Amino acid sequence: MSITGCTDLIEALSSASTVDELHTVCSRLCEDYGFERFIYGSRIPTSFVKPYFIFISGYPKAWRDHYTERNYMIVDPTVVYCAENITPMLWDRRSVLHDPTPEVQRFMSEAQDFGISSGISFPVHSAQGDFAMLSLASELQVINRPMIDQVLPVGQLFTAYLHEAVRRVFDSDVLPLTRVELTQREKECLLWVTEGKTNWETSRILNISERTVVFHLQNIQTKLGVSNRHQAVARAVAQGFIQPQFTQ
Amino acid sequence: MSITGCTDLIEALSSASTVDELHTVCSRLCEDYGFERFIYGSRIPTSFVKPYFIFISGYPKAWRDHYTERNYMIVDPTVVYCAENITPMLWDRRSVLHDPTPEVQRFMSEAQDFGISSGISFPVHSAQGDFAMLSLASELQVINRPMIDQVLPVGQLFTAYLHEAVRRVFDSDVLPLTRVELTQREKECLLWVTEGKTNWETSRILNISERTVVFHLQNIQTKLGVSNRHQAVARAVAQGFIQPQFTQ
DNA sequence: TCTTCAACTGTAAGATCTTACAGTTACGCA
DNA sequence: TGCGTAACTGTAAGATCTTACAGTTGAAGA
Repeated sequence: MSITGCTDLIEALSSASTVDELHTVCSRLCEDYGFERFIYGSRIPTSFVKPYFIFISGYPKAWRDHYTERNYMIVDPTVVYCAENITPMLWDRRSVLHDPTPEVQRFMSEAQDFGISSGISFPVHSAQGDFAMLSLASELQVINRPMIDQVLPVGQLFTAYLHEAVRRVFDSDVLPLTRVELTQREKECLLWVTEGKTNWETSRILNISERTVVFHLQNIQTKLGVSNRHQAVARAVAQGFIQPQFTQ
Repeated sequence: MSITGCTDLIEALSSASTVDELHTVCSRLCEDYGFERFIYGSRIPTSFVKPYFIFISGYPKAWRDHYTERNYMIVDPTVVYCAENITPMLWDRRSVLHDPTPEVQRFMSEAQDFGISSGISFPVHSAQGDFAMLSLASELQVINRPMIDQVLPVGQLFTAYLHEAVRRVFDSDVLPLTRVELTQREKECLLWVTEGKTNWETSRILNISERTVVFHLQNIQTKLGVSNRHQAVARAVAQGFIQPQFTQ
């Protein structure tokens, strides 16, 4: 597969409108670059305690069920790595086991029983707080280096487009929660809350009455459907409604 | 440049320990893929009102100075795009001008006067709230499609490694602010705050006294150096100290 | 054994937020 | 002219947070 071979894969992602189509494109990526299995997963910060998860699985169903049942997401070293990092992770039993927690050891061993022995995982983090990752897996005991060098750049790009496509496909269905419009003034008020200012301090900064600051923050709470200011701050920051400023 | 040609660039990033070395590697990327100029920029969420910026510029100094003086970051369409998106942006005067704000029009025109006419920009967002981007620019009026197809996958991967390297190089110097260790219990308390729970509610959930909840949240405020709970929530969420849970 | 540290607890005054009441003003658009 | 909407304002009771005081307990490591 040449470097330009990914262009049509990405176009296929952009034109996909169903999960099945996305699944097909991921399968094609696998074939093109010599992997047997893939799995895509993402976590949308609709809540901190119970976020929204999306999976597109090309893994054996039995393994997926086992994984879910045991809540392996908090053990899986690829998830742990990708949740914190921005560059791909190469993994096989040996390379992961330099940090051999018994649980991780067991996890890797069980995965291998399902034909998932080595592979590469690509993390993506979005400005809207989404965390997504794509893993490509192989039955080979040890990672095949030339294979990796081929897929490394393509996979990173592909995963970004894949997640973008997933958001597009799923947004209309299930995620109106993450599509809230805050007015300019509302964002300004919330911004100063994140800087630790009180209502009164914010009112002096924006040159409005303290009551008006409260008014805007009340509207934000209603829009976001949250019960107090702390939750509003957490949601707004996590979902990127307010971002650090660009004024130096 | 073949697809595997990026491996040594990435290795060079990983072993770099100074800004100059990083600058050199970026210049090599430019040469290898047929661009004349590059600029890397990142925004670290040390604060929402005054975040920390890092730049590695291969742009003409006169243009950089002009850009900074006019505070063009909030006008620059590549910055606006990359701050919100995860996939690369192709740009030239024509493609940007389908949305011709007078300010943007002026901006693009001025950039062209400095030999920056078209190019590609790669966004990166990290779990720690960093926003980074790398732009590769060309004097060509219109984007050269084959050139783009070559650099697209490599650029996305390169930018991730570049930002990782930048964090490594800069962390020891200037960013102890973003390296705070919260204990397990502290994170738990803060997690429930982000869910809108009061001290009393959190105390019932964690089965500890209300006073202890306050105690942990006080310690968090001290550690993060913030003045109240709202700011603590904003900082902790923005910098990824607390993340949405992985329990489904 | 001594030290350190995470985790834990109580009381109370004062600051701040939350929510309820009830409005006005300015602008764009049909 | 009427409608919708962003932005704005005042008062006040009660809930909640913040900060000050002053501690205990248990586990790990020097």
